Amino acid sequence: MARANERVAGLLAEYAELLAMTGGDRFKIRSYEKAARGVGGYATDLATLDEAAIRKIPNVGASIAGKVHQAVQTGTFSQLEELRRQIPAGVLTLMRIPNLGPAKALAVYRELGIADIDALLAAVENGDLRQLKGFGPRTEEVIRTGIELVRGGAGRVLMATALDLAESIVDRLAPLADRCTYAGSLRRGKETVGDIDILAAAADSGPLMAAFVALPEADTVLVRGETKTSIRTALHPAAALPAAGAGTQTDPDHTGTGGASTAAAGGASAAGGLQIDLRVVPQEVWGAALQYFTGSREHNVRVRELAVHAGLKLSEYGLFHAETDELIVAGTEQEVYERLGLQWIPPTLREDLGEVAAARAGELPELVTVDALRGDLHTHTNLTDGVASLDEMLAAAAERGYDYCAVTDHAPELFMQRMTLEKALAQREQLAERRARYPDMRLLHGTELNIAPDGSVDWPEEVLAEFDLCVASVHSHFTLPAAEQTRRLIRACENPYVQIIGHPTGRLIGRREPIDLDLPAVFEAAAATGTALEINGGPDRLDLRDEHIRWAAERGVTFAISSDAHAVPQLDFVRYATLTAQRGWLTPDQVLNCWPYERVLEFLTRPR
DNA sequence: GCCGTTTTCGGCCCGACTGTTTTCAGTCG
Repeated sequence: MARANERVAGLLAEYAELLAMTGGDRFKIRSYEKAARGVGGYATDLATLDEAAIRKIPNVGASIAGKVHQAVQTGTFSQLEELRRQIPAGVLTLMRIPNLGPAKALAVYRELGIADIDALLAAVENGDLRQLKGFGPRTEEVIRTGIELVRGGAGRVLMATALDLAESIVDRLAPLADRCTYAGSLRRGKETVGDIDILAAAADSGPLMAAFVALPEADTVLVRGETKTSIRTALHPAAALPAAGAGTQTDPDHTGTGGASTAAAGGASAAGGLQIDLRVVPQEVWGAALQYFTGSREHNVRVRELAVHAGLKLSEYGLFHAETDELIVAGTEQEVYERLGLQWIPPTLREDLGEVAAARAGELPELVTVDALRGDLHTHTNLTDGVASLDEMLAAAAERGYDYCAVTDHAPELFMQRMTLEKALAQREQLAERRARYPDMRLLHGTELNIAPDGSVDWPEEVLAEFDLCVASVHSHFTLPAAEQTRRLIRACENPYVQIIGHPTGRLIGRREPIDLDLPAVFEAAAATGTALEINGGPDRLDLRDEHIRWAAERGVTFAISSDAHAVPQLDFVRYATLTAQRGWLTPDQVLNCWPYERVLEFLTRPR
């Protein structure tokens, strides 16, 4: 169930953006951004806190605590409403466009009255933009391509955002139904979804439909029917945040400013204007309907083909004899697949990418699950850009039942994090002191290194050798030519102290393209050197992505499913990474952090 | 607006890059 934290964090981030546009003091702006992160990353649900307790949240002082309290009670706070009156919500959406920040967004609004992306594109096309001071031909081009990038995910929202919303709605509808769940691309674990499909089984659809259109999320009712009703959520930046009950999205590159705000209004992360369909079917056809509405279309075509060849007919109403129209099965998905001679196919595989043939041969992989994870190998603390202390992170990891946990704060070359060797060594001491407190969880001292353009990383060899674990990631120079990027990553793989490559392509869904890479070459290097590739669970990263995981797996690569958590609730990000890993057909044996500690240790310490 | 075994006031993460400039503003990481 969604916590108040994410919603309020979104309001604070939105307020920070509006302040930035209206020329507020930059330190004040930063305070609200930091407070948003503190609130979103706070482990306790705000709804259970009084104002004094709210005051204890990191980066929340007396002033913001009052606003947070008001927001928890009323859903907003007065200063935010004041600014919302001055600047239309659409202006904030302009800031989704890369390289278009608060100053330029305000300029196009004030000078040209532009308050949405369509109008901005039109202004680019007819040359209006060029009249503006500070807008030259190059800026025009940057905005044009930026709009294309944002439009690439037109109307789509991040899986985490959709999952949070879908689960929350299912929770509220379930008491009125015999069964209720979400289906569609969300159930298949796709990284973004264009709409949410909710399926319910009930004898009488009336109460369900009534409750559905009465949801506070239902801004517009698009269709109102007996079996299908569609609503659309409000087009408001703070309508929802990513991170499915798991804290606000961290800054994309652990950078402090800018990130928290883009999480609120940014890219595919907001759920504003999202269509949600509710379909109600009789309990007897639940399985057939769920199979049908889960898709994908391509998968269903393949399965129905199989049915036709067997003299059968499959629809959302059941599996029938083609000739007699006699119903064979419809109650559960298992029965439907089984009667067609197939293993039950996990939703994350239903893309017509070979799963039907595999199911027929009884050769579906035993997919990795969240329960199979024994540890997390990429986490941060407030020593760098996390919002939780070492103790809070360790306690939360232990709470999850992990057998091991690596703390991997940033390294010095990411200058704004102000990491030093002294700080790293002090943290290692602290970690050593805590070992006795966690007899059932091994504590690994790691670091997240930065891969320089030439493929080198922070710190000399003798320092690297003393870490239990080195993750190495690209945090800069995203636009090098493919040959250079490829060489850069291969060199990182070849570094004997680097055991995991973090978020290998550096993409941010809807906001930044992946770096240009010869992926097969990198995968081969990773396999040859025994360097694991990360599946980063950050909702807007999911990097590596599904199809690339499969390519890499075919080449024998080992993977790490990581949260990259910068706050306690974000440890849950492994959920999204695991769905992505399933879409890459991974089994626990291919995932480093599904292994027992002894085997992980062997992997980390073997001579290379 | 927040925060403090380097400050209860005076700092705040800050350097690089790029495009539009002619000395800088905006944006990003």
